[in-house]
Amino acid sequence: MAEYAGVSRSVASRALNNAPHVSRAKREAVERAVRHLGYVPNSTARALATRQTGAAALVVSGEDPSIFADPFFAQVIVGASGALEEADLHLMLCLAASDRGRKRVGELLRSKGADGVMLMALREGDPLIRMAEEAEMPVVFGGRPVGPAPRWYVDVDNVGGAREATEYLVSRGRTRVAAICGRLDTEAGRARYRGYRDAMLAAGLDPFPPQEGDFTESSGAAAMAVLLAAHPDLDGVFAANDNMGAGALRTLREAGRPVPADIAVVGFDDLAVARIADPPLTTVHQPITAFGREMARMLVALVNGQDPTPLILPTRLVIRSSA
Amino acid sequence: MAEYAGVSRSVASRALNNAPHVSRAKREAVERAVRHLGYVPNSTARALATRQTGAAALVVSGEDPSIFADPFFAQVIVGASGALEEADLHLMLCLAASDRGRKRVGELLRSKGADGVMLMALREGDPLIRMAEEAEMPVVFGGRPVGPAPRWYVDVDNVGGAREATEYLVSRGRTRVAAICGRLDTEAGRARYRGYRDAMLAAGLDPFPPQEGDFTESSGAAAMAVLLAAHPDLDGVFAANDNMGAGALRTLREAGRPVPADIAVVGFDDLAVARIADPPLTTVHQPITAFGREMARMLVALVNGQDPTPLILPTRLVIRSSA
DNA sequence: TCCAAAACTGGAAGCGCTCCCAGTTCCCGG
DNA sequence: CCGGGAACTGGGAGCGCTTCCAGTTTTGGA
Repeated sequence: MAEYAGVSRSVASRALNNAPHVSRAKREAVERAVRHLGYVPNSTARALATRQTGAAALVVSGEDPSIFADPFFAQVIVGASGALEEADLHLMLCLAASDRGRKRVGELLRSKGADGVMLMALREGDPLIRMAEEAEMPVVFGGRPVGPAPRWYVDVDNVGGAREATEYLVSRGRTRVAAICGRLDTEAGRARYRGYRDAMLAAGLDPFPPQEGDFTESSGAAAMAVLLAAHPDLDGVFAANDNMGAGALRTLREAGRPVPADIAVVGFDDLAVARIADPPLTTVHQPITAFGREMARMLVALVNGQDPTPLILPTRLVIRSSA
Repeated sequence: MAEYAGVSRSVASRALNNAPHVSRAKREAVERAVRHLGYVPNSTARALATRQTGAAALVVSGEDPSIFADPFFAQVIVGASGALEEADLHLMLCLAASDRGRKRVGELLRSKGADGVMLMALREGDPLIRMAEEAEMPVVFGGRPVGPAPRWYVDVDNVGGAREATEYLVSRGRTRVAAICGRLDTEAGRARYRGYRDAMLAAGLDPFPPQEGDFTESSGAAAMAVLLAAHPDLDGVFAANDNMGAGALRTLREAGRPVPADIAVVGFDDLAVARIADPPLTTVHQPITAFGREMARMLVALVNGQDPTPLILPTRLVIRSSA
């Protein structure tokens, strides 16, 4: 390429990266050569020389890859992908479900296979947490893990959202409100239960003990069945996400308990399923795409040597007909 | 590292890649050094030397990134990710929505930024099709594009599935069956309409002209409204995917037309929405995770210098209560 | 016309790894 | 005890790009 343009490789390199110290003439010669030869610099070689891979990884943890089927992640990815595109970084996606998968993430971190990493869906004691700490690479957490908050993260106001949902239920006259909560080994699961609990206490009502699900529709249905059997006089349910809310709705329908007349239900997430559910689910909206976008932006800032501050995104109650 | 172990870099390299020509003693020395130093080879340097990046890209085309929010892709990714993990390849995800995005994919292809590429959701005349042809890199198509079939692809038996769905409707005594079809600038959209048409013709019934949607729930609802206005006597609808089927269901519910008593509906995909819909949607199941897996496996074969044959995955009718 | 400063140029040294190949060591049968 | 082949070893040349730096050319003011 350089020889075709009649310049040295140095000049060619500078011209390609439009760096200074290249005369207009040579710059054009290089440009012409590039066009003529269809030359595209080899990204690996460039990565080796610059010590930058030009890629950021998004890792989704979980003991089962199917966790990723939750449409939540798709939206996060849309946001993250957009922000990375702006910074001209590629997105590597790691579904760290198996031990093998986690090991590969560890190697990615240590072999400098990416310029930075976004970590999501960590459970308590997840080995990725330590790996992240040891990594010599920017790491931003999507959602705080259980335990001490990491240096950089983006999260959603889970406590506030859950509180608002519960307050709404209470404000509509519901007094026997149970909580179908998410996995309690995740911070989101715990925080949403806390929000529920706070609101109940503040209203002078007795919070129910956590009825744990795992964020899936079927677990929500099962949890609802348990609650119904134990407390036939329930008049409200706060589900820690929409999938479980939809499951609860299904159980209630099968049990012949009209919603919201008999029992009101509110979910969390505001995914498509909330709109499609029957009746449409009142739910706590969280800005999922923005979540992904901010996570990526924070990572980009870190990669560029800045020191961004953690971010907590607001939620907002969306009222439909289930409550 | 090599010097710590007291061997040459050649020997260290061979030991790390457990290649032959390394004595047991040195192999152990290297192993010890690795453990002691926590050494992990730099993946970029390795990539440069071996001319293999260790990554495969999955690109999802579309004019709008929100197409990716379709849970279909999440399942594809789960499958592909698993298969790539087996081959020890990383997954790069490219949402080629904007021109910028497409340009980046082009550069990825030409700069050897990946060992191979999987292409999905191509529309007629999509610039990525030509880019793929020109790429000096293995490319497998997920779903054939409109036009001549590419050399390597994985697809689903769209025609057969649509035919089966329509035949089922007909077999239940429905005679005025319309089709809400997907975008006709995609091969899946066309093929599913063809399958519907074939079945109608074979049954001696008049196929309806295509009522085009864009695979979204709202487009399905809109299409259903149009159909209902034009043909109040409809007694069956084949929707080219579940999202549109769910939309149709919504319109029918709002119009007070009982399903399936009055009008039967069948969808295509068998996503979660089909199960959650009210009534649950009879639909054509396609093995989406397998789709992703096979696509990735085909790519891996290609990367390894083999010459796999295109694959068409079977579909299967899942009968629920909407038809 | 002359000179210093500014602008440009290209040789060469990496980046961290793989792999060819010539040289060395080891092991055996003869 | 020797020769030959198998097994091992490490020097060195890349992989394709960036970047430092010493050297060369331009520029413009005196």
